[in-house]
Amino acid sequence: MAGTSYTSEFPPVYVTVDVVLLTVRDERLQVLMVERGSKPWRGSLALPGGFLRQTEDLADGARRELREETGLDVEPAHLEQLGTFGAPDRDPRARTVSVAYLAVLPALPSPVPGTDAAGANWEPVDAMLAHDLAFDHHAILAAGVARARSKLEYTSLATAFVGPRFTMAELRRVYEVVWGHPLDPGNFHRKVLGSQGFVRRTADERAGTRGRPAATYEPGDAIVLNPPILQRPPHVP
Amino acid sequence: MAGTSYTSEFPPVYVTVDVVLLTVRDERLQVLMVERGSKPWRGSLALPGGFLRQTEDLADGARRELREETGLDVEPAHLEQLGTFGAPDRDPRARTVSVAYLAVLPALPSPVPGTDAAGANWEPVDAMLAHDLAFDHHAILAAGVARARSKLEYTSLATAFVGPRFTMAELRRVYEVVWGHPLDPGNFHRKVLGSQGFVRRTADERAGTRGRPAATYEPGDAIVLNPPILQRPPHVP
DNA sequence: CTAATAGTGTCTGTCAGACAATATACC
DNA sequence: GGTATATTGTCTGACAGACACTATTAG
Repeated sequence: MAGTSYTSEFPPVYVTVDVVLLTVRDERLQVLMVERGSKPWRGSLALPGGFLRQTEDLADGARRELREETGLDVEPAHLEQLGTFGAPDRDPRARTVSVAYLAVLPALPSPVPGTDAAGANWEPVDAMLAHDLAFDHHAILAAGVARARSKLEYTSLATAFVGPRFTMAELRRVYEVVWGHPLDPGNFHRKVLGSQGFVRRTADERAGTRGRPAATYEPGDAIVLNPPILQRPPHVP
Repeated sequence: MAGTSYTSEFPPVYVTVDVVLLTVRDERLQVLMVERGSKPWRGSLALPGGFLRQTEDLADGARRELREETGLDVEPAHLEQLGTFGAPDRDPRARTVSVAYLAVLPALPSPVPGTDAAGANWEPVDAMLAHDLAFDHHAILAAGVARARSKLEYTSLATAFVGPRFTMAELRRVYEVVWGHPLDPGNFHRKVLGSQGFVRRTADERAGTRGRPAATYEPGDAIVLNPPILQRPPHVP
């Protein structure tokens, strides 16, 4: 950005925004996918996304695309930039650079997105990663899942997967599903409470289907966890 | 990216690439800055960068700008994407989106970059962060420094700051300078050797100016450190 | 009561930092 | 020898996982 002038020697590039929207549904990590209706990769599954508008911020573009393409009008509980993908041949039609965002939502009880507009649907992440996706969306999705896995360790991202009130078991299930292995309920409980500002206890309890009723919690003020909830190799003595 | 067509309703956006090139010189973390010669922010310091070419990959653009603007023709020891900055008003001339990269080099003995072309110079990071910079380069630099600080913990990034052969003290000084506080030499030594594949011992030794000669090491195969070299609050018993 | 889930307590191994001790160079 | 730096060793506290134990509900 130092001393270069704007001339036609720099042909413009199309900037798009794509969103990896993750949630935990049915004990599985799922991602919102849309089916492409037009030419390249017609019929393939793709991440929701589209062209950046001239005067909108990148994150606003991500939120707008999510709204437009999925009929989903909830603000994601978490939205962060994931990375920018700009291989010269990633779109056969023109040079495009895609700014990818990672978004997280709790599993919504009623409105399954995509019932209205385009064919947007929740799909299991594992299946999508074993699948051919449009453009370089396989790499973008893989980056999103990797980011979510590692951010569970050292940030309070997990609370974005659950509702405003949650039990320890619900929070633990987020970790188990995203990491793909079970956690010790007792140790998890102790670690979460020991992590400064991660969760705050509420007054109510919630009777599950069976067993002792669980205390409920709400997200605390912490964004970075201290100490972190580390994903460790199991202890082999 | 699902089902939208390319029309003029999507005005093009200029895509630039900016680079935060860090090194450790004179016991300080320094960053390569160029002085702007043209209109907006003329005379201000800016990160090296420029327009993305039509057919080049993003990382290639970062390497090219580094070469062109600094007369530096060494391949950076480390280059990774930092993030994309695209606030609608970040450049008063036109809508630009900048893909920022973080690059790391060892302190080069002889060729001070910028002696030839533009006025490129190493500047202490602390001074730059207390300084007004062109565009949103203050935020980009801050992101780069934060990324470097945290990546020292869990990746082998530190080896990119030192030469192909280094002593434990040299490696330790990288951590001390980037983190801004001293480390215990003995504990550091033990932790680095205990981190699988971080460094590999070489046959030679190196006699410093004073004291017992130090063993030299070269970078190992590990990219992610296991266990990590954690930056911890000091122990208060 | 039994089963199931929530939550607490305890044991033990690992590993961090603090710091002492030893090794080996230059002066 | 004296000093400076490198390297190794030791002690102790924090904390993780493993797992036993208690608490409280539904059926």
